[in-house]
Amino acid sequence: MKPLSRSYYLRPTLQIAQELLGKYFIRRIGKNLLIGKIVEVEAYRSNDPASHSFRGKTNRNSVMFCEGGHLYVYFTYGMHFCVNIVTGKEGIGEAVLIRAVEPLVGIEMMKTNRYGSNKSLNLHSLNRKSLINLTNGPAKFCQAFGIARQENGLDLLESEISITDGDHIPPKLIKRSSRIGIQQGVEKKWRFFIKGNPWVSK
DNA sequence: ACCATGATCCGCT
DNA sequence: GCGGATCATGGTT
Repeated sequence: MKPLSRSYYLRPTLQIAQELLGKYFIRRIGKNLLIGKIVEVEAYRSNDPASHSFRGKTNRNSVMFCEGGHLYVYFTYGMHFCVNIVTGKEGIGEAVLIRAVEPLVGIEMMKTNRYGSNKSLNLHSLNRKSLINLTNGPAKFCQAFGIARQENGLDLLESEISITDGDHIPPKLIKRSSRIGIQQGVEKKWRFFIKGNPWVSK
């Protein structure tokens, strides 16, 4: 499968956010492969008080102002990373936060990344609850896919991380709501998710 | 002081 | 099993 093209990421952010649902987020680590189906996202736009880009470019958010198709990874709450797909032309400062994926390939490595290599713990994590807990939140997804500071600024068109076409999601299954965990911009319904998918965060 | 979170604890069905 | 409160932990403004 070929990575989505540059022009894909240069379209309106709200449109990209919805269309990313069902796409495959792919990471190669050596000869290992991790694949997750995107099931929940949020759009963050310029002139959007909830967006990291709202107060202009800083050292932390500078990648958000790159050309669309790059990864913006940020550190939050003293211990977590979250990852966004930068959208739009260079200098705009918009992005789509990946909030949850459904794990498809590389589940053993995701378990190790989330729960460690302790064998008894991994056996315990075979149950359904632990499978869902792998990637049903933005920081959980990052941990499962080993995404941290090093991945900030990676280009989805020429790095070990890419996004490809995936499953077609019937429009009836795409729902929207307010974004999670913000204080400003609550009135904007810019969270999009696949209705009924077990990996959508609560 | 705040923060685009997650894990755990506690009281209740 | 649940839902709500609390805490862990450090970078940013």
